[in-house]
Amino acid sequence: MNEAKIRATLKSKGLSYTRPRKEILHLLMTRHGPFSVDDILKSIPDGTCDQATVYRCISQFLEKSLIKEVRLGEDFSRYEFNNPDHHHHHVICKSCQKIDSIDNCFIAPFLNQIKNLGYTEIEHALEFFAICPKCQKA
Amino acid sequence: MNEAKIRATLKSKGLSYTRPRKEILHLLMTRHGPFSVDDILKSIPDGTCDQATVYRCISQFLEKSLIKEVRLGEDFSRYEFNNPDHHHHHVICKSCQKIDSIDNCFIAPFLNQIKNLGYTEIEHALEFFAICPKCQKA
DNA sequence: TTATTTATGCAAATGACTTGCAAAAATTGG
DNA sequence: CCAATTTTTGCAAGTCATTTGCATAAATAA
Ligand SMILES: [Mn+2]
Ligand SMILES: [Mn+2]
Ligand SMILES: [Zn+2]
Ligand SMILES: [Zn+2]
Repeated sequence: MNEAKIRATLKSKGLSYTRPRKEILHLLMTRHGPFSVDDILKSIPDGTCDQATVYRCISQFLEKSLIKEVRLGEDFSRYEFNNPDHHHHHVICKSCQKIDSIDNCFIAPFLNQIKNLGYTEIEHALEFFAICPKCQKA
Repeated sequence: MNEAKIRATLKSKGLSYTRPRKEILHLLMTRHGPFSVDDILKSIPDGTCDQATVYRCISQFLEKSLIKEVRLGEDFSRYEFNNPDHHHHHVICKSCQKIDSIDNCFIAPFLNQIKNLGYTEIEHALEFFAICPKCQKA
């Protein structure tokens, strides 16, 4: 992921190119999330970014739909890059907290039902909680 | 919902019958949720129950699986009575926050996929966010 | 470059939720 | 029922993720 790509992504959303935005978006565009604010802070060199700035960048990225919020039953939020071509869900291990992706979404039957109730602009949040193979042996 | 039923429910989980537990469980067993801690506090006469007590009762009810936690993208949790014969999900209106129930669950195809990955004890959280018919007109 | 707008860092505030502790209520064993 | 013991409650203070005010720094416009 080069600087030009990140710069272009920010520009396409009308956001100026600043060091914190570059660092945060770089993490989210190059590594597999979802990441907590703490993950993000620790990933930035020299700790040279304030947590207030991270929260403010996240809000802006969410408003612009650059990222999605993911809640996994923890007492904090996680965030991941929003790739419209890669709608997916997550399983988190109830024992070791390892997160896996579920790439197929079989939500259509629900959508039909909800559309029939007259709802529009339907979005969904779906997460799974289970015991992973490694934790079953231990 | 009579006192005897509530008393029996608490007893079946090894919980003693106290005024706060009675009041909170009564609300959860008789009215359609999910309820926030604030909803619960306001529903109790005379405001005669401390929020710390409500949180402690909720923790115990969750441990005993008497209730389920529901997260609807708000900055607080909601809770509803756990009726194993009535597994269901919710739609919350993104505009007026009205909550509707979705009584059919079509989650099986996901479960197959997750089982194939070696996971066991699989649980799921699924919520929908949409615009309700009333808000579409307004 | 200089002026103007926008973003950042720091510290303090917010708000949901938790915890310590003494008093009140519930349970236990006569 | 009572007196002793255990559990629960109310209140106040604490915790922790997230937000906000404000002065400075960085980015953009002229
Ligand atoms: Mn993901
Ligand atoms: Mn419900
Ligand atoms: Zn989906
Ligand atoms: Zn379901």
